[in-house]
Amino acid sequence: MSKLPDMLTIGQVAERSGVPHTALRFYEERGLIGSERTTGNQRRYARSVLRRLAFIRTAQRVGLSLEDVHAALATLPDNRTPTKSDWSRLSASWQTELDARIDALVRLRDRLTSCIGCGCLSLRSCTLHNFEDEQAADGPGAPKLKPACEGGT
Amino acid sequence: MSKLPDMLTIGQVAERSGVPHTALRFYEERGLIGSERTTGNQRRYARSVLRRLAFIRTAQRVGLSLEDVHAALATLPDNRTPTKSDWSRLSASWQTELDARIDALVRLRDRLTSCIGCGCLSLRSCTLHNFEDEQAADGPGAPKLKPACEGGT
DNA sequence: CGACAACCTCGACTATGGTCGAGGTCAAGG
DNA sequence: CCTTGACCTCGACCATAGTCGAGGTTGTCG
Repeated sequence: MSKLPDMLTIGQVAERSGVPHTALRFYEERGLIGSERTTGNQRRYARSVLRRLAFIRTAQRVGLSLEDVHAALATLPDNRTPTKSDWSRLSASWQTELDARIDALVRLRDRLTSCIGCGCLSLRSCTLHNFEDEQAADGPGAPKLKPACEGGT
Repeated sequence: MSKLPDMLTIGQVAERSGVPHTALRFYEERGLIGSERTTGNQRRYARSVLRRLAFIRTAQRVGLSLEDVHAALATLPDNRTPTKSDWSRLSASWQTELDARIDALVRLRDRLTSCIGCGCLSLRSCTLHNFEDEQAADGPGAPKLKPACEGGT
């Protein structure tokens, strides 16, 4: 029973988490995860990194950027291993985010439904295009579906 | 001669659509919109480009990539100006996309809710991370698909 | 006609989220 | 000891979705 798998190599973490080793180094560079080093300069990860990775990947699914995730992780205690309740707190904060995104999409869908009815896909008349929200600020793709279409029809 | 605003300059299109002129050229490069040229090589847009832009921007809101949009636009008739029903057909296809996204988010939220209860945010046991999709990278080693966290730790 | 705004192309650059390869090092088995 | 695979760093590169600036041309107004 020689070695407890107390610390994991990057390969082990990659395999167990499903996160490519390249991404692990990338996340470390971004300060999302940490590692210790052997005398030979190889990374060794605490098992808790798996949970952290779970958080990261799941947060990405929800649509958060790595920066957002970084900010969230920064609220974890440095001095001790995060507890379940620490994680629960963070996860709970996704709820809000998720709810908001769901809500925005639902509203978008509903507007779309009404617009299809009238075939009015027009820049000037269709409410879909006239959210007076930040047109310039809405970035590439989906990442931040802002509280988009709150201007009621 | 009162020129009818039959054809629009890039600046006019940018102003009326809210799409920056840089993006207009970018979209043209990607084949999303087209333009004619004056003898002096300046772009002139048909008014219908505004509707096309409406489609593009709205599709992006829905979360589609420009490539997706390109594919959708490719189904429009080349030989005639798209009718309302052409647009309606395309817009209707967003519904599916939107529904799918909403559904995915709702499921994610529901899983999250149950997982918060047990605090099990774990790579191996939590359904959140075993979400049906992007696991082509599934390692042969660790069986990642487990029932759910409700039964686990 | 002359000025000046608007337009043109093309390449470089931004940001995000990574991947890939070269060249070199570490660790464990035979 | 020696081989081999896993690991190291660093810089280049990919895709997406654009933006920005330089340097040159066009078009419209007075």
